[in-house]
Amino acid sequence: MTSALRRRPAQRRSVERVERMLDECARLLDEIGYEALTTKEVASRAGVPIGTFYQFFPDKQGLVRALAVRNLDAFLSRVSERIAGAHLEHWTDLVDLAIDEFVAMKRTTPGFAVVDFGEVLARPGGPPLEGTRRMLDRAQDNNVVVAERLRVLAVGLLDAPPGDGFDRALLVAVEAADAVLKVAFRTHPDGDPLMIAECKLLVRRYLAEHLP
Amino acid sequence: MTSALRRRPAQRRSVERVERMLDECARLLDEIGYEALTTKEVASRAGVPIGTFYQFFPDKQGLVRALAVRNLDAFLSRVSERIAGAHLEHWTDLVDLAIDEFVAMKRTTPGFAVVDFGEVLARPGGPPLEGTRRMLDRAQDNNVVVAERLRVLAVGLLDAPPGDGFDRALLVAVEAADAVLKVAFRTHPDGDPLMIAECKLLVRRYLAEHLP
DNA sequence: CAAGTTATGCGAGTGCAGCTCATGTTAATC
DNA sequence: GATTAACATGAGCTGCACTCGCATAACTTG
Repeated sequence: MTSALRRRPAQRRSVERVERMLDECARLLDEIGYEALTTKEVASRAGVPIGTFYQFFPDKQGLVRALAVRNLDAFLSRVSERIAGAHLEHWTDLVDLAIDEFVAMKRTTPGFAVVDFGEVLARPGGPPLEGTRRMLDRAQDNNVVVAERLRVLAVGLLDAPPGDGFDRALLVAVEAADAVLKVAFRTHPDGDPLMIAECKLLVRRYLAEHLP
Repeated sequence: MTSALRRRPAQRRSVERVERMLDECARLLDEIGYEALTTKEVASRAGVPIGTFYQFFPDKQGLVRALAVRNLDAFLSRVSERIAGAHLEHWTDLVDLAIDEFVAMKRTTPGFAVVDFGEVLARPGGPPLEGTRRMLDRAQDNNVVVAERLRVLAVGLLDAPPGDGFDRALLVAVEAADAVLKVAFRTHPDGDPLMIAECKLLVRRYLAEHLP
């Protein structure tokens, strides 16, 4: 995975600065959205001069991409924790678990509602966005990466038939779930419960074709 | 529906100009994508001064929104024609028909691969886009409008139980299908046939819960 | 048809955001 | 302490979306 950073922060202060910039980026995304977010504002809020901003981030996208990477790592480690904690009766429990964690982060993690894993969410009525499909990995679409890492996570737990068919099915499920959850959160700030339920139903019904 | 146009072209020349601008917009979208598209370039290619461009379109978004509206109208009238021509045995035939027409337009209609009904497609590796969720109707998400108009089209043909439940199901189906088809066309220029097949399966499996 | 009135056409210019780069400053090495 | 390398900085450059005041054309009226 190509790093989203131009230069890796070596000293303590630099590491803190990069973290602060990501935090401020997340807050600003919640406040004003991606389009209105300016690199100058992120830098100034983090107490970092604009020139230094560009020492670490190649451009505005790189900033958001770095945030997306942080979000995906946080999501996967939270899902892992949940899996360790709960005991899964059926593969459908895993689907519910992942969707529930995603919903939880949408509600609580700053900036997650806007960027999650890189698909920058458009502001209703706002101007258009581009190039957010390959935030996590410049060589592959976001959800391909997400699906792959979920597959690795799940492969030991459920006796899925390995192969292209299942990989494709997982990708389809991730894409579809992502789309429906976006609607759920556009309609309702905490995510329309009916839509979240439909999302789970959609994924279960579909994956039932590929899993026992 | 709020018009995407600032001023409705009255005279013949103006109508032609607006059409030309939309055509050039579509071509440029295919060539360089939304982000790189400049209003100056659209205007100059259409042989229209930039000031006149802004007489008709409120902004860059308005231009693309107008194209999205044109696309949706074209899509729906083509679907209507197909329905009139074919005879539908089962509601699943209607699903296939709509998806097939969508795929056909993705392949042939200029600009459709990028904007379809307003969800501007990101260029892989390109910069982000925002605010394309409400292109068709400023008050509602694109796919709500698409779902609604598809519902009107379908309601006479299949004995669907009218009500919020079915409306929501249709919206979920449209969102999910849209997302999966986007993947299909990102992977493969003409749309990965396996993905298109999976899309049909996804929608059928899900809607089977709500239809006989 | 001429004068007046409204609508439309026009492009140089403005503001602003992303991003750069020459110069100043600190740390590392000898 | 001197030399060199790495890092920090913000004024300024570039390029795009969009405006605004004047020019031109099209209607209306006496």
